Amino acid sequence: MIVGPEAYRLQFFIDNGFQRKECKSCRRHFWTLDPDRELCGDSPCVPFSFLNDPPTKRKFTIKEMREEFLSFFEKRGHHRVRRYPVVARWRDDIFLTIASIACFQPHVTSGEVPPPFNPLTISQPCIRLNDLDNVGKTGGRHLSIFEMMAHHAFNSSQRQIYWKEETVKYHHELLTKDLGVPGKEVTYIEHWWEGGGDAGPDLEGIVRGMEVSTLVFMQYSKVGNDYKELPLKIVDTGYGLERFTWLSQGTPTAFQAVYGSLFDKFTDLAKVQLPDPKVLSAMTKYAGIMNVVDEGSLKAARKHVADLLGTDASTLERQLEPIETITAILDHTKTLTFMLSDGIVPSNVQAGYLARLLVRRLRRMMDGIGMKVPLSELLLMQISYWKDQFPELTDNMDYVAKVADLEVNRYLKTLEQGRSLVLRLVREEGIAKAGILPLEKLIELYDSNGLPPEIVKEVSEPQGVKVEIPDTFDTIVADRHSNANKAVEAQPGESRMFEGLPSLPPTGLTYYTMPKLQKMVAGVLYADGKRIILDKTIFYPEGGGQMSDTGRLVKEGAETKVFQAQKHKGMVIHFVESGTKFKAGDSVECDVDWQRRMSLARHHSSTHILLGAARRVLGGHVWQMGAQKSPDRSRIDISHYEKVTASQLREIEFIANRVVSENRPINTAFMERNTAEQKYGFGLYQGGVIYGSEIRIVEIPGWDAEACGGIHCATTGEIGIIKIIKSERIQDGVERIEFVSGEPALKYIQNQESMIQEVSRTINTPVERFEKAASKLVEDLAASKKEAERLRRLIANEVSPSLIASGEKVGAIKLVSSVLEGVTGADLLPIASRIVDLNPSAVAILASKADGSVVILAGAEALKAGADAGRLAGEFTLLLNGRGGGRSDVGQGRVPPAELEKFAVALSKVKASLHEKKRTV
RNA sequence: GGGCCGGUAGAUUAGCGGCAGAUCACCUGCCUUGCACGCAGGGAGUCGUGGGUUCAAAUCCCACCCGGUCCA
Repeated sequence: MIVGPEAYRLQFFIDNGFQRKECKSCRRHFWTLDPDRELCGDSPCVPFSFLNDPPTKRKFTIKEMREEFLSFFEKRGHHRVRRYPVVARWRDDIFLTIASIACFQPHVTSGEVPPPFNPLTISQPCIRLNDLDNVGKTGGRHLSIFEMMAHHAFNSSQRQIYWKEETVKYHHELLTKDLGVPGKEVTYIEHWWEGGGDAGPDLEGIVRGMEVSTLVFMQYSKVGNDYKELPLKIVDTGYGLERFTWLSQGTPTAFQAVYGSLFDKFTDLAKVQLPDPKVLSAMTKYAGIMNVVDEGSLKAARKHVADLLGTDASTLERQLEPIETITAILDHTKTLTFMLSDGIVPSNVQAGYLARLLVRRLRRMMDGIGMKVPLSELLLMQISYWKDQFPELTDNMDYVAKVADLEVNRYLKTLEQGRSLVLRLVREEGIAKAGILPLEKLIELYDSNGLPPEIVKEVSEPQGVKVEIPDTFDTIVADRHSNANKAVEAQPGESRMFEGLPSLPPTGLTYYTMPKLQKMVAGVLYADGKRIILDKTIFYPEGGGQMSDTGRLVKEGAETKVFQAQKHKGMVIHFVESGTKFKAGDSVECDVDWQRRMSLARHHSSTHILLGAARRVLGGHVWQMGAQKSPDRSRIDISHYEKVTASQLREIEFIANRVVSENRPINTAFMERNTAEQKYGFGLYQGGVIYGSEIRIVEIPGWDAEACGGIHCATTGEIGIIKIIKSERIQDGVERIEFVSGEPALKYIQNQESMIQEVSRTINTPVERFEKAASKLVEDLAASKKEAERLRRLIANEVSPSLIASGEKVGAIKLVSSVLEGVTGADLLPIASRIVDLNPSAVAILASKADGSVVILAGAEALKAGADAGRLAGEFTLLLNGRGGGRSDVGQGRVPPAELEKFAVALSKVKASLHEKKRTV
């Protein structure tokens, strides 16, 4: 903290008779109208005291409360802004919108972009998933989704809106005049706020034990331990809609107030017995006192309440658990509904992973209280409950329901597989004998198979294998990963490319103003032999997934190749062949490789068209997750919950090409950011985060509009053709579509055609009969294999008896040997096998004259007599300049076929060693 | 973005350098006459794909494809 008490000494407090006091319990300073007040009024210093006794003039529903708030500030000069998505796609540092101010970070709060309205008021749904365990256990103090009502004012040196005085005045007026809370009941605690790199003093508004609002005065940015003044001083307020509503209703938990009729529907559906409201209120009240919410303090609170009610802790717990679970389900399903509606696709990465965790958590809780309905049903109930306040929820209703059940099924499948894995594991000899599952396995099951240790325990203990779950399990898993991460080294930055460049005025971007200009004369501002900066350029620098232009710079006969252009601090840097003699002041002609440029433009425009097509075919949850455009092939990554089928792909390709043939215009224009957002919505930000107050909009009317800095065709017809060549799932929930446009597309099709013709020639079949011919080929091959196998057995049966007859006795062993003609290695094994089957005391040594392969088998009796086929194979093949080996019953090897002349010689030597062995064994 | 695990008969899977096996399901027969019955026999396989190492690869190495999972 870098401010003193004066930061909070507002004229408003002094004029209205507030006193500054220090809380007897927590030592924090606060302002109050009540001269007798000794405590700050916040929990845990005082318990909730609004339950069954709301301090407001009347009860408000959540809808009424929101409207009350927004219109209050509207009447006081604030512009009402519609809510932002809960998925923070405009930011690269967080996945979810966690506060109303997050909507305006970083571009507005940094001063780069003016706010859409100033001042403004908003009620922003926010999602925070870091305290999931506490939801339901604290009566509603913790919610994973809540609405942050706010009024924001952005003060700059040019424009002062309002600051601390007005903020607190509004707050107090809202609470006392509008909602009717007695002034003495409201306290303001002095506090210091830091978050997201920003900081400032704040006042916390407290009523009857509950913090209902936080009034932050953002004015510093924190770099390390230093605070710097921000260019903007921002009023960042947060009023908890749910808490205000709860306060006005005084229900035993916040959930009755927030969910109204839905609360009853859920409890009915789960057949949850509601505890006595008095018990519930008592528990909520003391849950409010808990300073830190963890298992220990929860237990203590339960004990305390149990004593108060004259019962014991475990009875109380049994009473409370169902309601705690069902309220958590109520909360989580709303969160999931909003996340999915805003287009999150469950996945193993990023925001999608958060959705997946929620689904699994929900499923576990539903199992816990025996709720048998599909998850989708609960989500649809949420949608119908909220749709009059958030009509947009119905837009993606089908997607929400479908993907929720799909995700549940995936989870069940994972669990099922995990169960059988554990069962197999506990039957393993070592583990079964030890009677305990090694920690290593437990970690592996979780890390690789997603099996929570509790489930492993549940499955394996009935099998007589104990499982000990260390308290530090999570830490152990985390440590494993942190070790693995250390190996990754930071890549050296590419800033060397721009080393030593002067600071020059921004380059004129003629490629935007005159996109069809192929040649142009420009002035050299800087040149150093490998880099050239011009006053204006038609070379498009790499950006937005589009590769840079290439071409030439020409001066009076001298010329140099431009192999890359990059944008850096507003300047376009042309990277040229080294050793060029261009110098500042020169006039040069830019000559862009036009074929390449057009191909890039075609591919880029195709990307937009394909995205529009994918959204139409697959649904509104489809977002661009990445893209790359090169002159001869491009790709776009889109979010989708399952593998895109071949027929969907064809459909996408088909309607994309219809847009091409309709020859629609492709309009590009710079627009003021807020105007663009209002007109097109957040679908603009397909390509990711874009900075600046002015953004360039590329619009294909009636089809697609995106914020995009790339070079495009003038009309869709210029693309010619779009051909999808491949799709692959690069991650769970992300599908990559590769495609080609224009000339490369034609080349691709021609290539495919010639391949087909080639195959047609090879298998001597016209293309129309490919399908049948191919399956017949495969079938025939299988049949031939079987036939060969059958014949081998037949031959083996035929030749074995005579081979055995020709064998000679060596001690207890019958040595059967032969060099066979007209058979290969694969044929030898069945013959040898047959021999030892017929005569268990036989050792068969067979060789093929055709390929020099040698097979040696020892029968069961021969083995007992000490024969070792593998060793024999080694010795025997070595004698014939080959190699081989094997186990005692089977030996194989290969020798040069010519060496088989000496088969008999080698055999006699081996025979000797058979004798020796027999003696030594 | 980083890590880990897996892909073998229709299903579940064993084997982890040396003759591809088991269980369920399937087919045939017998026994029983029917509700996960018993017995005998049988069909079933591109060991994910492509390279490499090796006398020899389902098995080892490399690349790719497909699926699962954990972390940020």
